[in-house]
Amino acid sequence: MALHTFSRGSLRLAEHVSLRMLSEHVGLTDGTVSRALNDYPDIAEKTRERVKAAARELGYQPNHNARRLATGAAECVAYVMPARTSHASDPFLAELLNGLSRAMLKRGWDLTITAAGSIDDEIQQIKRLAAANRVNGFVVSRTLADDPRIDTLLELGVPFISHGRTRNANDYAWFDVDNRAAFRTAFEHLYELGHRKIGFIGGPAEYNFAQKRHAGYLDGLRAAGLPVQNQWLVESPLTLDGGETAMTALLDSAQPPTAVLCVTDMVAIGAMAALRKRALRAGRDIAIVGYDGIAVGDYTSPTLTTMTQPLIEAGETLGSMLLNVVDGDDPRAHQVLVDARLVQRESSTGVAP
Amino acid sequence: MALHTFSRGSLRLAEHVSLRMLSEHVGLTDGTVSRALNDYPDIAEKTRERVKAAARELGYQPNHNARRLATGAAECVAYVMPARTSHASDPFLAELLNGLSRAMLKRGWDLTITAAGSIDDEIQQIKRLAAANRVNGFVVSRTLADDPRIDTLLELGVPFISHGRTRNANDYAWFDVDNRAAFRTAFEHLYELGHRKIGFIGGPAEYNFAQKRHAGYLDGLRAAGLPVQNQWLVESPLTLDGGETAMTALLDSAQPPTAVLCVTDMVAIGAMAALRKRALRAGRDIAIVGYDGIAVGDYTSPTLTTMTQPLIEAGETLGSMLLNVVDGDDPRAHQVLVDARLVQRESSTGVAP
DNA sequence: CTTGATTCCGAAATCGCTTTCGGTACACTT
DNA sequence: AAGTGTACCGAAAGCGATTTCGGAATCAAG
Repeated sequence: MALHTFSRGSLRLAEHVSLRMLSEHVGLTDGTVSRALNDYPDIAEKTRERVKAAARELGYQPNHNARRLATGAAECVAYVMPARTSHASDPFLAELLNGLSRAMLKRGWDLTITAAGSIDDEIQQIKRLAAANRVNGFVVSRTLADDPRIDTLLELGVPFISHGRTRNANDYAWFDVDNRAAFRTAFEHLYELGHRKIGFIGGPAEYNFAQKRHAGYLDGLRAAGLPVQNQWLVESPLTLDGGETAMTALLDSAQPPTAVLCVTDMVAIGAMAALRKRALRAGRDIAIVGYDGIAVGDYTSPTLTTMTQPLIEAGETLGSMLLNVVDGDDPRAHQVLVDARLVQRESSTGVAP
Repeated sequence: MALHTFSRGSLRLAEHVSLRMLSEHVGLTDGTVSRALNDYPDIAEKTRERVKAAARELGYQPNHNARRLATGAAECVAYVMPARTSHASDPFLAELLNGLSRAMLKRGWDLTITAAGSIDDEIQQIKRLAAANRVNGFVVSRTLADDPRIDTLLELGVPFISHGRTRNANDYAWFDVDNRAAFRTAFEHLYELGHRKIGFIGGPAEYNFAQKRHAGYLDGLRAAGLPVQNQWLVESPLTLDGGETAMTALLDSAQPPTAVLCVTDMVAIGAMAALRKRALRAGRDIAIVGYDGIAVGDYTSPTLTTMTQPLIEAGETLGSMLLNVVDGDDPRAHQVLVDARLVQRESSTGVAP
């Protein structure tokens, strides 16, 4: 109690040096000091140095609220956490946020995040943050094929960047992986191993990446001259349990596939569990390929063949792209597509020699 | 380009209604309108209603920067992401952030996050955010036994809450799991299964939870009247690879243990991989118990026995606890300890009948 | 030595909201 | 009817920065 009162009271008054204090200290007016600190050309070099030195010495930190009010810039971007975010649904959230934050830090900006319970909620959050001029830009991820968030942002005219595309991906800035090519690659991997009965466990169709991965699978079929077999096409939520259920359904079909592409690693791990329960083994009886390249994939039994994305720096890339857009760059000049890479492991090739 | 210019220019001027516009609209002064909206007692009930109705109608949103400047309150708390945060090191980051955000949203506050490369970096971030009066409170997690962040925050007198305790856990607010009791429970589970040679793969000793889990293991030994065998004690980073390496070391010891407690599920999964490479099977040849209750634990082969925490709502709990502290509550009145629960699976009990 | 152009800094307005301080207008006492 | 409250709202001073404008020096040019 006493502790807290102390904390709010004396400390701030004692430690916080305002622009006024600084200006009195150097014997100039606050306006002049402000211009000196912000490198205005109408300040003599000598006084500029003097002011900056004093600022350093006194540990001057401009009050951000005051500055933001005066400039009208929020110096802040927002990340709206997708509804029902969990580690299972977004295995790279930590890396994403880390990178975003680093990019913002370089400029001294803030990153605020806000949760949403539903996609409508996300819209509300976006409007709320945009309305009060609290943020200069947004980051959206886990895009849907038709994403109302993107529509809202475009309508509002707020700068933003998207991690993943939508159906209309021309008019805004985005960073995405070529999911379609990735799944075609994965398909070809299985085809080259000799598989001809190749199934696909897809994700919820509203996700754009799910559609693209599906399309990649179909590309593979077509290129191989194989017909589309609906019995080998299953849709699953992006969970372990979903993968298990979907795989079980495939196994129960009249003529089960000999290989299955899974929309995510989590789904793939679930699928492998389904195999075990039937006393089957991935990579020997049925080949399994996932997508994401999550760490545990190398520690499952058998280890999981997967498509991995170069996402180590994705967060920081996204962040600096967003800053460019906020600065006025044409969003369409910031559209980056990267390729995923196949990582062969036991679940498709069998136990390594 | 054109798009962006539009976005920054006309929109804000057109859509943003300020307090002044609102007050002119209702024919009152801005001060009066402000008091009406903030439920000051010196405003007639009728006018208050009228003002609020008009505010709703015009979609008035107070400019947060202005309000914060005027009130001196940041209406914002910060979460400093631990150094080297990844999904592997913190499997519940998404849930934590989600809950925190929800708690803040209830009050209309913001949650800003900032990354740090090292613990010193974290200190810098804390000081930076606290100095410019940008946040009213902090959330720290992954606490060390001697945590300089906690020291800094106590010194600064800034309200904060900690997810996990430190050595001196008396003077601040925290939320933690009884790690020591959890590992004693886990130990007893193995003991009751008949194991007498029980090893322990611990985490980096600087983490408080790692020390506590170690202590719980020692408690178990003592209660069982078993001696401490240093050859069965290994320390590992909190990674899959670390777990594998540590387990391999245990297997290579003169007399390997018949059961091993692992500091986290990730380490446990790594350990199980080590067993597989020796053609051993967890739950049959050697019992393995993890900690965290991550989802994949139920989908590994064999499935992983673990201690699980009721952390679904932890984020929101942490958030509201922090708000209470910010409001002036005695931090010591907000110290919550919860118990973990044993989830028996195949890695300790063998394949289920 | 005056005029005109530069430098460089002070003064003051502004951003949008909060909050204190008075001051009407009206109802209430006696 | 005069005096004392009370309810309600206007006026104005901040909060701590930024930014425009103007004016006093200083300098160059005629």
